[in-house]
Amino acid sequence: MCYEARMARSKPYHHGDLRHALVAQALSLIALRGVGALTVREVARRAGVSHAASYRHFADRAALIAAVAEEGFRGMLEAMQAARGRARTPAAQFQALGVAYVEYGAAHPEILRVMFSPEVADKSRHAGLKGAADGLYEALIESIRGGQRAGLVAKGDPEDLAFSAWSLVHGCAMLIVDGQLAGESPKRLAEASTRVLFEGLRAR
Amino acid sequence: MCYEARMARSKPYHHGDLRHALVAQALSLIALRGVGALTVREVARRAGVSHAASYRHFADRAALIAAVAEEGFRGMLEAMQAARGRARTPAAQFQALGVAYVEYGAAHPEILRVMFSPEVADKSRHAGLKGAADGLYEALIESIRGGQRAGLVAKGDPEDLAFSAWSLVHGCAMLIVDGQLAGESPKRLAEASTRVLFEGLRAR
DNA sequence: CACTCAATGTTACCGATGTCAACATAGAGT
DNA sequence: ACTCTATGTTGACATCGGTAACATTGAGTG
Repeated sequence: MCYEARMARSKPYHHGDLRHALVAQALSLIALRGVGALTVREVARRAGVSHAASYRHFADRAALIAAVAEEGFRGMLEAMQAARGRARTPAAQFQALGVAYVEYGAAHPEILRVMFSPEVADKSRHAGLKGAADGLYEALIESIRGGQRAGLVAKGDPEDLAFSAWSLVHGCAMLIVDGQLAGESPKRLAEASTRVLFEGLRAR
Repeated sequence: MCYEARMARSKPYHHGDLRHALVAQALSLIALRGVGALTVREVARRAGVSHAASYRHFADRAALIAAVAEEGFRGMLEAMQAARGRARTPAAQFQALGVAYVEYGAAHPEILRVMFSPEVADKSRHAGLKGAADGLYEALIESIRGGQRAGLVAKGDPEDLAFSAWSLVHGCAMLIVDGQLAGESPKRLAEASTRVLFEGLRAR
């Protein structure tokens, strides 16, 4: 297509902020039809751009997926912090964190899957992703430390305890997303599970 | 290739048990190079058969993956039952189940991923897979019921408690497989986590 | 202002893939 | 011996990820 024709449609040769546009389209595509449907070409199509343009911003399909996963980690961390903010007592805050994790996953199943999908399993190859994931883990450890300081959580290596906590909420979210418990309310399951967890971590 | 040439190589036109051969090749391919490397054509190639032959046994790529996942569920259940058999006290048996789950996952990371991969998330479309997955869940619930009968586990809806237990073990395995905790011994992590869980489920 | 250059898009192409349709072969039952 | 059905094979198609060569732009620089 020649320059004049393009201008006639008022479609500039340069997009302006293609990177963000691509991530946005990838996000909505994944949320809509799952990771499997995420195609470099389809994303480019939706952004109104040729398929090769993506490669100016992402090394390959995996890098694009990693960007989406990174968004997911950020969004989840935000949701968790917001939930903690709404809770009053330290104990409630602690549980709110876990429930928020599960609810976020249940609300955005495909995003959760991407966050832990094999395609981006090697997080060391995606610096941004690794940072976001580590941020979430740090928040969890910090919350365990807080619980210990408040005398709510038993003594012990905070990393070990955080790992247990993360395992539980993560597994809970994953099983719900995988439809292993169709029909149950995610919130109820999350609360039941975190209660067990809390009982296990409790200081005595 | 004509018939004579084939006979000269003593390669019969009909394979005999192609279905199993395909699953076996798929399994080893996945274990070796991950789900992403699982290609209908590559599997056929390794089984020494034309690329379209698979479609006489599997509706599509997803069905082949589902068959591998099913094997995974069966293998895991076996490993868990064996581990339970080796433990002496009811409490040890209970923990052994969970540790076996995590260890199986850590030992066969790619298989574990397939078992819960998005490609076969909709288990209702793969009857065999669903059966195998449900079998595992049933075993967990049964073990909770056993714990309750033995007075080891607190009263309450066994399904809820089993869900918590499964969540923890599942999350634990997934996080390990995703390299979220590089360098740690899976067994130690599993034991630490299941201890917390057990504390949480315990009858008081 | 004219010129250059780096960033960003585009088109054209490659090999590989999933899937289907049409054809070939083998073995089991009549 | 003949036929039928299950099982493999070949060949084709659209699509995909990825690369190379070319095009367009806007931001400096003289």
